[in-house]
Amino acid sequence: MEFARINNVGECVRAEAAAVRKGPWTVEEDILLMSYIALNGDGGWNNLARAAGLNRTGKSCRLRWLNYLRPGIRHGNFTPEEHALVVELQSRWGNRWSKIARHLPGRTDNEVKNFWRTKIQKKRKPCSDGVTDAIAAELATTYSQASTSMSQESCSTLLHGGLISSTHVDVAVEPSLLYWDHHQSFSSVNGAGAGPMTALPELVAAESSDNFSWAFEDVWPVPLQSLNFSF
DNA sequence: AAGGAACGCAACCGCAAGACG
DNA sequence: CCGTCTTGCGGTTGCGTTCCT
Repeated sequence: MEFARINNVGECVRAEAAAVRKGPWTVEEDILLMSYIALNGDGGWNNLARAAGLNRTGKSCRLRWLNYLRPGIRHGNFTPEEHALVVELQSRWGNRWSKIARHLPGRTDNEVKNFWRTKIQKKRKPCSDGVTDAIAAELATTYSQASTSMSQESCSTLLHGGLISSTHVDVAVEPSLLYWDHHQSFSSVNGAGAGPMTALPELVAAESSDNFSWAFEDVWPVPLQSLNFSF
């Protein structure tokens, strides 16, 4: 992709309409946004939208970048480990999606939120004492099929601690939580496959610093120079 | 095969908090 | 302080796809 062509696309987009575009992003818009950010970095989204030649709001550009185009974003099915972690952290923190997403490298708050609503929430229903709800059963099945470093017994403990209660929501959770090892997860982002889960004392430390984050280099899967772009 | 229902997900909206002049 | 702008978050919507009858 020649940068000159990108500029032409930008001109086309600019000329297209005075009104700010809404709705699904086109490939050309994605390329414009990615190219601009690769050269200039992100932030200052309103200016960025104008400077990149995108007829979009800064807000829209930010969302598109963070939820879809950003390097290291993982799409596709959630692993059993991620499934368990979402269930666990949601039961602990409630709908703090961005906070939960920070503990699932490569996943966005939007994706976690959608996953919860479509795969988990709708399957949960108020249950009487001692009755396993549908999601607990499903998760147990999922774990029985997965090769993880955790035991089935641990999984069962997690399920019962996090999902089964007389009130069905906001229950106390099993203290020996499962948690991603940050560094192993990062390596999986870079192509080494899903990292194992670990039973963590470290969760306490991780939880106490919600703002743990990773460097750009950690999640950018390929060096920029190796991309088939010529700027 | 057709069409209605259910599902999944990208994107939008509104609000709150923080930054800045 | 106060007003404005930007950013980030959670809730919601719209629409394409898949499933079911």
